[in-house]
Amino acid sequence: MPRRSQHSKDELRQLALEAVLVIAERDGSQAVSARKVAQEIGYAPGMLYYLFESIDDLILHANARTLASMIRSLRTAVQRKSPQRALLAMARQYLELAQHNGRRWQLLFEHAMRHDAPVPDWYRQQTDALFRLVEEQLAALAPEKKEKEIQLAARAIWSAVHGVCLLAVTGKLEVGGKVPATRLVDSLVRHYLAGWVASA
Amino acid sequence: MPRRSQHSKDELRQLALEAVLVIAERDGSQAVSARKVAQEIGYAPGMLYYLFESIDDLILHANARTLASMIRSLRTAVQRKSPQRALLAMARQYLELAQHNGRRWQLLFEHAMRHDAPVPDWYRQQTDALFRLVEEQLAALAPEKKEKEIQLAARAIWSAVHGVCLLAVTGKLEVGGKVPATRLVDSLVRHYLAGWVASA
DNA sequence: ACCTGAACACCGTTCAAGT
DNA sequence: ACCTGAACACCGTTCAAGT
Repeated sequence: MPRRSQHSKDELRQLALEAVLVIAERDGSQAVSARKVAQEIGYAPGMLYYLFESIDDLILHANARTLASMIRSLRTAVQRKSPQRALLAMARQYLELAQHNGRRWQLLFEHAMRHDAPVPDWYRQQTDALFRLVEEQLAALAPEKKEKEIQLAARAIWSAVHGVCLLAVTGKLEVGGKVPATRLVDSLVRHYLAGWVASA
Repeated sequence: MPRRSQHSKDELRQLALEAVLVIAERDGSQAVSARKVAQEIGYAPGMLYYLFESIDDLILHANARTLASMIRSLRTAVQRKSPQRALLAMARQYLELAQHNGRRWQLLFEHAMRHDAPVPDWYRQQTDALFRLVEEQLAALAPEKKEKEIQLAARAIWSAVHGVCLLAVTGKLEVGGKVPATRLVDSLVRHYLAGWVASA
């Protein structure tokens, strides 16, 4: 019946995205649903399909925000440090984000695995921006390496850091000794870089 | 109304677990549901709650099977190889499993992230068995290292391998060049080990 | 003891209908 | 153009009731 139009389409979109993150942080990432998002912003569930293609599309856009703020955070971690120290700082900061913003982070990587559907291009460009930050430091660290080698190493090391953060946050790494996650990240970055730089 | 009792409780449990994996492989990991599992084995949905605590408990048990077969597969990959070659072979085999049994693997790691509930002990022991395989090889590689160091390195390297496999399988690593995932795994294991062994 | 069938409180998504 | 409300086809889970 109604026709509210209090907000523009884009304002509504922003409200919905905000609501996704609020719900994820408040009630857990599993609690995010189209119906709850709609309720949170005071609209009927069907309205969301006028803003987004699907609930997956909605969550993906919300995750893009999280990703963007993560990239900003990593960028500031670099500062004017040497390449090695910058990479170490980035990895630590990534872990810090994973541990501190746990639920937002969970929404990001949980959802990434849903469906076999390929990730849309606009989203891929965001993740590529993250790899580029790593590539920059690797190139500064080893200027003699070819671009291909830099790309490969950036993907190897960052996937590795991601894996450590993932298993650490989901509590799958503790054993009797309870190794602190930051030690794992440090060990990984330090030794991989040492081996990589030394290699022909 | 009925009381069938054609199968023992344990037989029924095995049937249900089998059904979970069949559905995951046939229809995708997202398609696994209590109702579908019940239908697959020809029972009413409610019956499953007489066998398992919840759908999560059911899937966790099915995943334990996948994990066990993965561990067996990694064990055979070791053979009589040198520690370095054994670790490389294990990592490659892990990637191979991830790529070949994609949907089973997806069910395993998707589900691992659901809920904040801690993973039960009987499941943790399974994952620990995997780390122990890695620790064995690291201990053989560097007998002078302390046990603590071995444990830390095993978790670091295996989380890293896991991360590479995860992002590779979910297609988040390709860029223009399309780096083959096995190169990433190789680079990671080789360089990390080189750096680790060389470190004091 | 073993299992059903119906019920409850949820989902995502579509779409005719109202302004 | 913008949004609702109801409907459809799904969920997980519980539990009285039947044998």
